[in-house]
Amino acid sequence: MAQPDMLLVEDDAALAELVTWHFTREGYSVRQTGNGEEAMVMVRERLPDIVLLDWMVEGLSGIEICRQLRRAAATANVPIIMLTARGEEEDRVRGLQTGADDYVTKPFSPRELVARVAAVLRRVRPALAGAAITYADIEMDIVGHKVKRAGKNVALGPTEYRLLRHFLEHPGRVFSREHLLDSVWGHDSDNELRTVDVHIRRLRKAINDGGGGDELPDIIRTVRSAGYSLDMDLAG
Amino acid sequence: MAQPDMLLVEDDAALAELVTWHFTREGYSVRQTGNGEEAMVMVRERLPDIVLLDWMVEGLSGIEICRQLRRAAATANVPIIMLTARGEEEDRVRGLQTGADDYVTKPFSPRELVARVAAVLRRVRPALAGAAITYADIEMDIVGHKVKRAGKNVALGPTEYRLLRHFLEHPGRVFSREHLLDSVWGHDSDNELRTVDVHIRRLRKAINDGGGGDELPDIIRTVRSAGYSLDMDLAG
DNA sequence: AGCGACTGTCATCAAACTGTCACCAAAATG
DNA sequence: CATTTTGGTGACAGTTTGATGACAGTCGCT
Repeated sequence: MAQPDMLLVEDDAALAELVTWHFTREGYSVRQTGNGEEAMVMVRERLPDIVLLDWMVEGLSGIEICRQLRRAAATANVPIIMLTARGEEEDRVRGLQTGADDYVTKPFSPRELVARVAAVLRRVRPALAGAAITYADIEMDIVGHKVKRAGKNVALGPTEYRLLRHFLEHPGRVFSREHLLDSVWGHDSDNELRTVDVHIRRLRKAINDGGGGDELPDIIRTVRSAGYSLDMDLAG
Repeated sequence: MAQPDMLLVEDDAALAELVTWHFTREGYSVRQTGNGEEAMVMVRERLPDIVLLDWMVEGLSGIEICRQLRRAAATANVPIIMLTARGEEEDRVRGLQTGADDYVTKPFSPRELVARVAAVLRRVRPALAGAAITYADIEMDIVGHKVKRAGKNVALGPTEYRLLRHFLEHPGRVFSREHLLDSVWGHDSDNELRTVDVHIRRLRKAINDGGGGDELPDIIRTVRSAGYSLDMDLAG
């Protein structure tokens, strides 16, 4: 999930556009509405990774949306950030008690809002905020020890995992077998150089197999007489 | 842990007393210091459940304390709320990026601060705020010490309960046996690593058995050579 | 003391993972 | 084109790792 999915519930069109622009630029996918009931529909359509919620919207009030989201098991863990007018302390307290994860006071600077959202995401879904490494259509969730290719989970053995991680941390770079033995197996490893080949094969097999016998493009490039590299560029 | 343990780092004596008074009244146990280095010592003495951190304190600056806490594995997950003077937006953004969980702008109302702290605790350590924790079809009622899977009550021994609770507080994350022994059994435990396996099995048996011999999907994932995690995502 | 629930450790079994080889295919080399 | 070099592949035996069932010790309660 390289692109966090944000739902923005805000009826001030100008503000909504500003916020949308900023988060789109940050790599978020943003859906927006100014109506509370519509917001609930959109949540059901697709579960957002985070909800920005204006306190005063038509249809359902912010507090009501918040409560409904928290009540349903499916949406209970979706982080919510409230947007409140300045000084409405009552509302803020009530909002936090209702289950909002954070609030931001208008007027806010876009930069601050972005930092806030990132902070909440980092906490709730580390994979969405830096604890994950991404390259092309590969995604590695470090804390969860999980790997996805084109959205599908990929099962890797420990060594293949470490190998892929090494590549992901230096994408595009070519590594010799010696170097890989050193950094993936450990400085004291006295394995055959060809052992690397075998694990490269295993990694390829695991990561290029798209489920039903399909073949995804090979993302590991063999550089003759030099080594291997992670590379999505097929021609070239 | 009915009584959350708070560390207050604030050098304005009057303010410190005010805050202490309020949180004590709310049932917190509050330790206080006005010096940054002393704060680090106090953290090491006993791990607080939450840190309130004035941005400007003697000894070590707030940002430095924050960074040091985040760096050490033992303290990386302790929630931190910064107290900043009004309008220092730069600092706030920087603070959030450094890893603070939230900030409150002076002057603040005690009531708001209490709500903020409660919100952060609810998020990071739901157990301390009395709420229930939910993940997939598992439900843990902290105050009632009860667990449900798919709506049905599940009987757990004390250790299995703590183990599951730890997983629920960090869903999706992989924990090594060492880490689990540390955080579920206690820092001073000198048990065999394999003890964890056994309790994982007991937890699995209890939680995957759907009553009449039915088998619910295993929600605990074994990650070879790494540890275990709570994970509902079977295919992907 | 007796009972029952809970714990920690072991020995054993099964499965997953690893490293090496021999052999084949492809690419360079002359 | 023949030869040499380099990488791909399938098989295999050894090793590591996790799952499991059994068992004895501990604790709290009656």
